This record gives sequence, structure tokens and C-alpha cells, in this order.
Amino acid sequence: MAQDRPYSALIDRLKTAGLRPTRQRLALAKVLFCQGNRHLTAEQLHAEAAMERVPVSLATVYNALHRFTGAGLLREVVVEPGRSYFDTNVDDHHHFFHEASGRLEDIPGDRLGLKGVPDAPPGTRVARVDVIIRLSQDEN
Amino acid sequence: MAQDRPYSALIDRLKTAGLRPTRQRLALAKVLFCQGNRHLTAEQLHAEAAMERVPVSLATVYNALHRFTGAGLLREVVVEPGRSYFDTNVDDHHHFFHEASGRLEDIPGDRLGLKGVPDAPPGTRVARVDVIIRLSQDEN
DNA sequence: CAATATATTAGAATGATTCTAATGTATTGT
DNA sequence: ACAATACATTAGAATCATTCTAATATATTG
Repeated sequence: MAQDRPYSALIDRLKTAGLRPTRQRLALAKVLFCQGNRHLTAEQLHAEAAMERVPVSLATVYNALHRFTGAGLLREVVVEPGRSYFDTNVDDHHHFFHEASGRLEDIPGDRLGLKGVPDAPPGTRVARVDVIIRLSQDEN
Repeated sequence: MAQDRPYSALIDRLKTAGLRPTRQRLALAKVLFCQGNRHLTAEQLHAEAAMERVPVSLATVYNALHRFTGAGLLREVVVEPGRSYFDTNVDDHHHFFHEASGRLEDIPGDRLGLKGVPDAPPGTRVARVDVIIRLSQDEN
């Protein structure tokens, strides 16, 4: 996990997705994909890239996030007005959202499911189903 | 439905919720609560109030939406980065979201449910569960 | 290695929302 | 009814995340 030097796996991953493996994208991909499943905002990713001593502009972070998402490497999750999270886990799954901290967390396993899902209205089809379990501090 | 003059029901509703029934709040409450279940953004509500010939500032619209939400008269729904919808239906229910048009729609009935809902992580409790069925145009 | 296509960037622009602080209106108590 | 008080409204400025622009740099192709 998280090998430091040989970026070849990441390079392949980007190339396969049709994305040019630039210095910036590799740095971002490393932060995103070499530490298990993550849920990051653009600002968080920007900050982490800066700490890795790879200066990447915020514009590039946004560009990369959107290209990665379009290529199926990321998934955008919206839980709060005003900011988007990007989830490195693109498998079918759902989320806990910690309202106090703003932290997003994968719900483990595939036990959680839906029943009685209605048909899509005429002329439409289901693109995706999001389930967000919003958590607050338990004051006990 | 949507009686035009006697605001007494609305006045009571606001008073019961601990909200002063001002001219502006009544106008907004009328738009919100006298036309069945609605899903409006702040800008949409502002525009509709303007059409009712009750000038209400945008700041007041935001204030009112947040106070109404805090009082349990509305529920905030977040489906898109950048803007919030306010739902006049505060009962337990879920939504279709039409990605093409940005329209939010209640899922009728109570057939839709969840199974295998996990326990809240230690120290937290479930505040709310949101299910959003995202719809795209069916190109057939 | 030149030509082309695609990325990166700083900074400006945008759009939704929140804040500020001055003014206006409802409520309470007498 | 009315003064005192508490709460609401407002215009406009401020903020924040995000997107755009158009100039420059880098990767890819032939």
C-alpha cells in the first residue's frame, strides 16, 4: 500500500481512463488512491497536495476532480449545501454523514438495501440511488 | 385550498411555531403552504413572492427559510452542490431528483423503505435518513 | 523533433449564501 | 393606548466554493 516512488500503477490507471498522467494528476491520484477509501473536498485535496510539496493550483484540483469523476475513478457526493465531497470508492455503497464534524464515512458491507423502490417516472431512468444516514452527537 | 384573504390559519401556524407573523413571513408562508407540497430554492421563493406583489428582500427569504426549518415547518434537502431546496412536506418521505431539470419530487406512498439499516456508530445517533433517487432522461 | 492536442495556472468572475448594522414593526406590561 | 423592549427586515458588503478565461507549459503523435 502507498508505495512511494514507482508511480507506474497510477500512471496506468490514469492512462486506462484516458487521462494524461501529468505531474499534478499523479500527485493528486497518489493522495486519493493510495490511502484506502477517502472522502475529500477540493480544498482538502488541495491542502494535502501542498503538504506533499507538489504545488497544484486550486483550478487544477477542480479540473482533475471532475475529469477523474467523469472517467469513473471518483464519485461526487453531495450532503451539505455549498460543498462537494469526492469519494474514491466507486462501488455501489452508501454513507454515514457526521453532521457535527462534516465527516463522510462509508457504510460497511452490503447489508443496507432498499425495498419497494418505485419505478422511474415515464421518460426517465434511475441514474443512481443515494442513501445518506445523517448522524448527530449522541448526548447521553 | 389557497384561500386568498383570511390569513388566520397561517398566522396561527406561525404563532404556534413561535414565529412572529409579519407581513413578509405571511406572504412567504402563503406561497409555501397553500399550494400543496413544494420544493423551492431561496431564489424561486423570492421570485414567487415578488410576483405576489409583496416585496421581500432576499435576506429575509433566507432568514425565513431557516427559521421555518428550525421550527419544523420546512425541511432542507441537498441534492446539488451550490443550492438548497426547501421541502414543505416534513413527513418521513424520500425524493426523486430530475437531474436534467433540477426538479425535486416526492416519492409517493410509503412503500419505499430501507432494510439492513446499520446501527449508528458509537457516540452518535441517527438524525435522519435521506434517500435520493436520481433520474436522468431516458433516451429511447 | 516539430506539430498538435491537451493541461496548468493566476486571477477574475460568478452565484448562492451569510453577515452587518441601521431602520422598522410586533409584542409586552402597565 | 403607549412606552419599552424584543425581534424582523433590509440594502449592501462580505464570504465561500466553484467556474471561467486566456495565456503559458507540457505531453503525445507522427
